[in-house]
Amino acid sequence: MNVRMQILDTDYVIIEDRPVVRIFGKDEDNRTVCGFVKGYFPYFYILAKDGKTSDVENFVSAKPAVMKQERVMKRFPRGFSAVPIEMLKVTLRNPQKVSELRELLKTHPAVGEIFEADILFKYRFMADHMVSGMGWLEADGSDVNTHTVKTNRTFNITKLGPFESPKNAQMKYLSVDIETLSKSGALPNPQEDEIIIVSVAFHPEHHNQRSVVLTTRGAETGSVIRCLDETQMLEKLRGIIDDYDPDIVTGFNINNFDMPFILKRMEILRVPRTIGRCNEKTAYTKEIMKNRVRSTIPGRVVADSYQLIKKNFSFKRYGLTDVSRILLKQEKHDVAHSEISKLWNSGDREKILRLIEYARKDAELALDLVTEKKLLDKYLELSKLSGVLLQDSLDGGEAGRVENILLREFNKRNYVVPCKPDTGEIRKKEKEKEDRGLKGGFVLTPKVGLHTDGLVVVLDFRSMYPSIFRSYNICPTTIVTGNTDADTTKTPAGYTFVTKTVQEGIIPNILGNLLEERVKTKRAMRQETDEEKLRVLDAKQLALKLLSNSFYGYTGYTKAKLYILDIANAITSCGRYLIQSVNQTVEQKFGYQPIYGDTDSIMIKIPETDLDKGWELGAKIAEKINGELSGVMQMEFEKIFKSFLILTKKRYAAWKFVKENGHWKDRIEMKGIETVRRDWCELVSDTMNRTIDIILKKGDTKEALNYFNGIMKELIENKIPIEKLVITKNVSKSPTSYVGLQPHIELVKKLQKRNSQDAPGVGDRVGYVIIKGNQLLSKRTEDPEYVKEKRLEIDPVYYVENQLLPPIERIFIALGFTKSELLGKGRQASLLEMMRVKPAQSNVFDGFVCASCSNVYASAPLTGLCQCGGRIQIKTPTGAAEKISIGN
DNA sequence: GCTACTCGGGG
DNA sequence: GTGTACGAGTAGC
Repeated sequence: MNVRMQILDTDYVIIEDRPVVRIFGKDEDNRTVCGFVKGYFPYFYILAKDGKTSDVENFVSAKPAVMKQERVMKRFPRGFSAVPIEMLKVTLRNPQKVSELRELLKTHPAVGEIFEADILFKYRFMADHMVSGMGWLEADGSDVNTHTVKTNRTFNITKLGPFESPKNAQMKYLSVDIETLSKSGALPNPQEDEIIIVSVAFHPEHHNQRSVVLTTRGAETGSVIRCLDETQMLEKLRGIIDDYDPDIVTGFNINNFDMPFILKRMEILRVPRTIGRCNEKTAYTKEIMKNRVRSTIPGRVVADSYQLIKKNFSFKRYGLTDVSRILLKQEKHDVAHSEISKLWNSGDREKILRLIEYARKDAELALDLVTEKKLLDKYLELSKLSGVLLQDSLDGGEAGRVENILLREFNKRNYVVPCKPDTGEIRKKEKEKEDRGLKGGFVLTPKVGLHTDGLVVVLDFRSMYPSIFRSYNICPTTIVTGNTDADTTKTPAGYTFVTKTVQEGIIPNILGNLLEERVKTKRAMRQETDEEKLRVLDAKQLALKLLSNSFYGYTGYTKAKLYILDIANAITSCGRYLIQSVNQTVEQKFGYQPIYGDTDSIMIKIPETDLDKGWELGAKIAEKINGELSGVMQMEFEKIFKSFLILTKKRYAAWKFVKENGHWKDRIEMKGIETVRRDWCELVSDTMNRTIDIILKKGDTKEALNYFNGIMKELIENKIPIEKLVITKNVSKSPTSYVGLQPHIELVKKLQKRNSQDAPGVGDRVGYVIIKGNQLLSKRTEDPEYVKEKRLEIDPVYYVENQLLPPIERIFIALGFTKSELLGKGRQASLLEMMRVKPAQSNVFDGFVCASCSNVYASAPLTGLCQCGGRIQIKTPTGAAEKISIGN
């Protein structure tokens, strides 16, 4: 019998003291399949110290877990060597015994080094059979009946190998969301708090339904299932999961909340936790480091939409409310969590229904995020390319993917791969890294300010670090540390590698393939019109780029199996050399000035204002440079800046122009200038964006200054909508346990006095504004709604000094303005006058000073107190400190 | 300017 | 499950 399937998950079980590998996946007809493979065993390699192989052999042969040992010729992975050396290959009966034997061997005096003794059994298996996570396999085998797994088909595999197919089996997604009540008032705890509602959403639909809600209260309807109690509800949940049989289980923050909560409740209520495709192995969650949980459901993939969004989008906040609004243009139902218990205990059908629909919507949103935003596409491609399972693509980092590729490619060439360093070794490597250092890219000192006289041509090295690997044949297997007769090349910084003709490096070879594949993929994209296929191709080229860029970082990562500082340093030093020689070429051959550049890019100012002519000139410069570059190094010319505002290294804004099929497209490009920050109110972002826009597009700094002064004026005249002034902060602990005065906490206390019911609690976000008054700043926080209602006045001084000024100042300073020019001294009503420091006198503001210890502050601490506990006063140039009273 | 510590999401 | 494992942002020197 012949089977083709796409691999979703793999694991192994021990049957009759022997491992059986299980491969879960879907076949070409979209049926779920599980294939079993017997007769495959774990193994690893030992390099004995000089001539002591037989000592190791004697030690190993006495171990009952050992099935077989043999002397083999393998190539050592670090440093160039022309020939393989003798190693001991040890095969064990049981994967679980490997780590034990490995640790034993580590302390044995005859053992030099151990290789490949920390590779997960499933990955050892997959590598040896050349199959990948989300890749297709083709297998011979025969059907078998078993009650151990739940898949449509089960069979014993006798032979298997990779199968090339661009298709993807259709995935079934299920998302879960639970509602709970908290007895303590803090976050619910599964030990004591029960689940009241479980909502589940499906994609595609399940029995013509998009979602169902399980509840222990309220009326049963078509898509609301009324349960007797929590136990029955969880049993039903298990039934629904089994019945729908999803490939992907998702939910919003499911890894850190819903999944562990559900599984704990199942355990307490003795509901079987076999919600995977195996009848024996249960789902479990494991805490990996503080606040990081990983969920495992055998045969399925858990994809947390919160984690995916956090990794792939840059937002100010990542709550389901904000994320759904931005990404889906959908609104979450509005139920404050303090309201949940009220609705639940109201005994009112309508109110309970509101809660039920709220829960339903949450599950649907979590699902829509994954399916509509296609969050899994990139990870699917990363799995296919690197070989790791989809689950590990989602949870794991770059190192795991790189290592999986390295294992396969090293083994292919008869090399062995080292084990991961243990904590002691990692510490040693960290120390080495600290002592010897890893220097990064070269950053050209910028010509600070606004550039509008002429165009700025921007050139980038194409895949700089991967290209350096290839151009200099840089690899752990080609680096030469001592003497050698072989042909070598020296990098500009003096690192030596054998030439490609002696032996091609493995990493350069991998990168060559990845980059070539990316070129092919991009080419295919240009011809593709089908949107679905285009999306897959785009995900693939993105994955290829991500992967090829991971190798440099990997070699400098102290926890890597192949951490080699010399290689990381060889790469960056080449990069610095190359970019600087390009700078020279530009200056010497063209007489133009590079005004800025970072690592792999340079920005050249040309005396030309016409875009088309600038484009021609840019192309000419690029051509000249590329003519002088060797190896596979190449620079790309893709964009022109019509204006360029650079504040410091790594902080700039530019009016970018790119030519897209004959037409110019423009955009503001910003690097390192944050316009959004969680502790800034919206007014700051708006003002910054507008200011930068005026500067770049009009080239008129005076107008920008006028604009800023206008905003200040509006602020003083109380004309700014209060929504734009709200600052939000988190209540991280009980308000009573804060030692100092915190503005947002003071507001919480106020709100508690007014209405203890609706006051924010621990974990809530509090939005506040600062109002005028004689009290300390932190006492002048107020609820925006209350301010509107009572028509209170906001404090303009605070907003200028603490919100607007710090970021805006940086921009104007770079343009050559002084702080007093900024504040409109000598023009209209100066801000300083508005402050009216008591007693009214012409007092120049010069910061703040502590009355006790004389510590000086640029802005007053919000607590109103110095670190030493002393009172803060206004500092004047005469040295006389006025008693603080900002904003009367 | 740097490094050390915190906190995110969820009810 | 042969698995030790985040990352931005902010406070604190």
